[in-house]
Amino acid sequence: MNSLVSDTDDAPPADAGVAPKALMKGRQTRAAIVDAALALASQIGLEGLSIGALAEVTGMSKSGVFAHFGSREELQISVVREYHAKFEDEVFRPSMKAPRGLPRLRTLFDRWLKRVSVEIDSGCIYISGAVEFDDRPGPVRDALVDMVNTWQHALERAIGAAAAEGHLRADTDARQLLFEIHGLILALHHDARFLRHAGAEERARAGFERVLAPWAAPRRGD
Amino acid sequence: MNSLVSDTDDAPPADAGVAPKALMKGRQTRAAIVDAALALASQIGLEGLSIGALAEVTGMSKSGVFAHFGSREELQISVVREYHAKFEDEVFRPSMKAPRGLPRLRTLFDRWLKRVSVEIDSGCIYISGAVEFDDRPGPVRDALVDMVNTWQHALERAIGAAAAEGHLRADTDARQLLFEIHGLILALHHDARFLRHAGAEERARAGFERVLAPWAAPRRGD
DNA sequence: TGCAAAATAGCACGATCGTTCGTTTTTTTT
DNA sequence: AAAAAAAACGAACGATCGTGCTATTTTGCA
Repeated sequence: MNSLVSDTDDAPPADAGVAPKALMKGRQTRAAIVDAALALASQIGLEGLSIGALAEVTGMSKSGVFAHFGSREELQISVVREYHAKFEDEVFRPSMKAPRGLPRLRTLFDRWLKRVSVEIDSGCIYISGAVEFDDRPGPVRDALVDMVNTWQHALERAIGAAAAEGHLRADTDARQLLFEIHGLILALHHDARFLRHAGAEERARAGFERVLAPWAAPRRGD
Repeated sequence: MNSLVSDTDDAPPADAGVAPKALMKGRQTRAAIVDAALALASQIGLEGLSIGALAEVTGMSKSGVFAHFGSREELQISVVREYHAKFEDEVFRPSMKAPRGLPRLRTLFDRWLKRVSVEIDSGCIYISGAVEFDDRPGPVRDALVDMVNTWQHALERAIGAAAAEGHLRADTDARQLLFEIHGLILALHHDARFLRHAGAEERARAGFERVLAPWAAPRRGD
């Protein structure tokens, strides 16, 4: 259970008990490789990742790259983990500074939306990975499912909090609302990245208000 | 402009002026190959299609398979066209028998939904293709965009018709409603195929009613 | 039944894939 | 500065990829 709140340990076996005095060279080149791999996977997908291409990009030898992971699968999983960490840093964690309840939910959606549409260079691994691995069992799929679930649970909690705060109806169906919000993000990803429609971002925002409306807390004073 | 109403000609150069008396053997084996390719691509994606695997499945030689298409790209495009034809037959065309307006729109959504979720063996090429080719220019992407656009335009017309019939508000924003409906289908695809959540289909149906509600025609008698 | 054409097979090519292994270089520790 | 450990390299492997050739088989028509 990777909690989206405790930091992920992105490291090889590494008994981790003894922290090496200075961080070893290996770690930082490994990080550089994962960075390049994430950029590459964002464009051509996790399945499109090739160690050869990665070696060329990083200026290393194939075997040099390979040695850091031991298998292609482990490389893919490392990329998924790296994306998860970035997602945490850029979407989840900053949103926690917004006031609990609806404002925080709005912030989460807003940052999520920007991650999917604006940052063209870094297409969402969660979305592309879900399609690539929906019929491909294995550890990579498992890692993906795990992290998507973590993210969805975080959102569900945020929705529940908005209801608890009285910003949404008390009987709000959090999973249903989450389903519809998720749909907006997916439609945005589709229209912006694939169809290259302008204005998809605005449609997603408008949709957000619309799917929120049925659950709006009954007006009491205003 | 492949109109989703005129039949698509899925054939090689074939001057087509002279129709062969009996349909040549080539066509039907070609059709068999495309069928197998569609099934294969539905599981591992259009990029995962390999001529070797296809040869094994059909019991032919690699070159025998290859000769029917001349290139892998042409094979992929043929698969996209085949899916388009099937989609027409199973989703679009039967829905045209429903009464024009909201009933027809409901039928379209219902059949679309079933195509995406129920028929597990045949995952939606439009959805997986969109993700695979969003950053991969070329003829395959062009064909995909073309056919997704065709389908979306058909849906947009159906929404417009529902408004014209007075089933929806006259000022219905068809593209916005389409965006939200599309999102429901994508969320369904994600939850049912990737996360393997039960009840996703029901969530999509509930969502459909919800996104429709804001555009419901103002009650006049009831 | 024979002939032309179409369909399929067989084989080989260059490229790239993930992976293994032994060597060499670089880094860290003593 | 020497010794030990970690990191990176280079070459090769078997497999598979798409594709091009030339036979061989199968088909459709006279």
